Amino acid sequence: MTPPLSFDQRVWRMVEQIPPGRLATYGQIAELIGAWGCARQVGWALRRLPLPSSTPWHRVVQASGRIAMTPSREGSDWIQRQLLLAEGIPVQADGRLPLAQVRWRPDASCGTVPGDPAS
DNA sequence: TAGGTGACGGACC
DNA sequence: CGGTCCGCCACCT
Repeated sequence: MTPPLSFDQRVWRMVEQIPPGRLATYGQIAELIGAWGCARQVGWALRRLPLPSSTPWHRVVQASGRIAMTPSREGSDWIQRQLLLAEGIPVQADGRLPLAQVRWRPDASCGTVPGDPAS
């Protein structure tokens, strides 16, 4: 039997599914692992992620389309900004992201679709 | 043990 | 579009 995954592990596993150049929100991740309304807990799970990490934690942003900027992150927010820029995701001076254009859709993983706005 | 805090989000103004 | 408030719930005094 497979041992039950902890909340943190479920979050990290889901985040690893986000393809390069795409973004997901904290609330979206929470919903995908069956923890509707627990967006804050997703934030804590990513906070506990040891850095550097192969998990693309930088692809998780706020539903408002911004990078969560707070002194308590001690710079990881600025690292996130740089990693996103390196992936080709434009980050405006005010921190705004084109979330609507690069939003990750878990169900869109069945190959390329003609007319896909992300292609 | 109780109360404040926060890598959120949505409602309201 | 931005500022505030409140519900949410694990963490940390």
